This record gives sequence, C-alpha cells and structure tokens, in this order.
Amino acid sequence: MKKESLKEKVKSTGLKNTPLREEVLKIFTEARKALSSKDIIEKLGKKYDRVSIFRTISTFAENGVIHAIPTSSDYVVYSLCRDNCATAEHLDHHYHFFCRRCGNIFCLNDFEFYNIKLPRGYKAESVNILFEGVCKDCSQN
Amino acid sequence: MKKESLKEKVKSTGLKNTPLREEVLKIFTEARKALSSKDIIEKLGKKYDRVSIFRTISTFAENGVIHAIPTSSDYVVYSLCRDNCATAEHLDHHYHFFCRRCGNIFCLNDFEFYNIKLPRGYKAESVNILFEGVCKDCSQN
DNA sequence: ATCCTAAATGCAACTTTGTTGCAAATATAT
DNA sequence: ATATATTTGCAACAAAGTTGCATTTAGGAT
Ligand SMILES: [Mn+2]
Ligand SMILES: [Mn+2]
Ligand SMILES: [Zn+2]
Ligand SMILES: [Zn+2]
Repeated sequence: MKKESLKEKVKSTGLKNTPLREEVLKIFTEARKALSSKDIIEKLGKKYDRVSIFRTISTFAENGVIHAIPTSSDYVVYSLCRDNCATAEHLDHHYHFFCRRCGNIFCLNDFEFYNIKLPRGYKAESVNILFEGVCKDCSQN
Repeated sequence: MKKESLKEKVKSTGLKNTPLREEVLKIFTEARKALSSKDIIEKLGKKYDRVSIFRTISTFAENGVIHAIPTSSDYVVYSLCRDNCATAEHLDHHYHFFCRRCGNIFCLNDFEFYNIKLPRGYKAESVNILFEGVCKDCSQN
C-alpha cells in the first residue's frame, strides 16, 4: 500500500473518511511498532467508543489498510500494509520481529524473499515469518 | 521432544503426573492438527474445571511439552513439541500451515531450514513460519 | 503402608476482550 | 439542500482467560 491519504484510500475501497478513521490511521502511520486493539483504545478510548474502535480496526484489516500479524499471544497486533507487503511470485509474504525484552513487534521491510517449498498438496497464498529474539534497540542497551 | 510418556517428562521437568495432564497429553498426541484451549475444554470440560485446563496448557507450554503457534486470530493454538522443533544452527524453527478452508493448523515437519538473514542489530532465537492457503486434504476435495 | 508437604485442582468471583442490535448522527453523491 | 447508505454511540451480552483461596492429591520420606 502506498503512503496515500485515507481520502485516496477511500476512493479505492468505498470507505468513508471520518474523524475516528483519520485518527486511527494517523496512529498507525506514526507507530514504529505493531499495535493491538488495546493500544488504540488506550489512546482514543476517552474520545471514541471502544466498539467503534474495534469496528474501525476490523474494517481497516478487511480493506487492506492494515494487516494482522501472527503472534503466539492471545491478542492480535496490526500494522500498516506497505508496498513490500505485496506479492512476490504470487505469494504474499511478511517478515516480523517480536522482541522478548520490550515486547514490541516490528515489520522487517526490504527482505530478500525465500521461496520455501511446501510438501506436496499444500498450496500457500501467503507466508508470515515471525522472528523472536532481541531487537536492535534492546540489544544496544 | 522425544515421544516419551509424561512420567518420563516429569523426571526432567518436575511436573506431577495427574489424570488431567495425562488426558490432555493424550489429546495432543492423537491430534493431527494444532489445538486451542477451547478445543481441549470442549473435550474435557465436563470432567475437569476449565481453570485447571487453562493451567495445564500453560504449564505444558512453559515446560516445553507443547508450544504455542503464532496465528492472526485472537486465540492461540498449541501443538506437541517434536524432535525437529529443536534447534538448527542455534535457531529454533517452526513451520506451520493454516488452511483457509478447514481452519486447521498443521505442523510441517522435516523441513529444509533456511537461515534467513536479519537486519543488523536484530538477534533471533527462534523463527516461526506460518503459511496460509489450502491444505492437502482440502485441495483434493 | 503411612505420613508429610509441595503441587495441583475445583470453585466462585472477576477482568479483559470482543460482539450484537438498534437508534442517532454524519459523510458523500445527487 | 436533500436523500441515503454508512458510521457511530450506547447498552447489553458473550467468550476467553485470571485470581484468590480452600481442598485434594501425587510422590518422596519414614
Ligand atoms: Mn508487515
Ligand atoms: Mn510445530
Ligand atoms: Zn526490544
Ligand atoms: Zn484444510
């Protein structure tokens, strides 16, 4: 996804441009890490109803504005879809890094894509690669 | 993890061998797919308290009997740790497949391991690779 | 075999997270 | 400006997981 405004995005998806959606999009745009629904509610929960925030996140995810990142936790985190989240050889691929120290999840962009072979019969449309370890910032301190 | 009985596992972890634990372990051993807490509670919830089941699953995960599998859903699924879940070149790696049709998650064993390079500063201790698509059974029918 | 003790379980209450139905508000096309 | 489909807020609900505590039990010691 290009760094386009929500207004531009609206044109392609049919979503209406509302104050809540602009604020949520702004938060994702400025975040250096993946965010959970809880994270967004903590930031906007006094200004907007939590139900609307949940619905905004769902709508964004359904329309390809953000994408859910697989984690081993019982909550989902989301991040803006970027250009290089796109397909390579018809396989949508995502690389993310979960830091054990700070607990944050980061998108790893500009990655060389490995076309890992699957067992016979399995047909993959996307692959999510989640590293776990210590992030750049945490390993310096 | 070897195909050892819980009794053997107890020796190494200090866990007590109880009826609930034996039943949970049996369910995981016989399952051909990854299971959620809900799945286990549906099978054992009339016989045991859900709290105890939650605690059993946590204990198993903490002691390396089972491992959590990253997904994009708001629930976690678990699978038995197998021998080849072990480390290769000091990087614990797991390959799983989420089927869009049946909704099941399968362990993909015996995989060639790719040592994917990380950006400078990031130190990975494990990597989880989650494919999404159509599984063997579902693509035949 | 019995006793002892730390660990495991069951139960009740609670919290967190997400969902549903519906009425009121509002963004956008005409 | 008006019309209308979409979005939002509110209340109620539901699912999933947690906490505290009393009771029970597994497994080692006697
Ligand atoms: Mn990403
Ligand atoms: Mn596995
Ligand atoms: Zn970190
Ligand atoms: Zn399937």
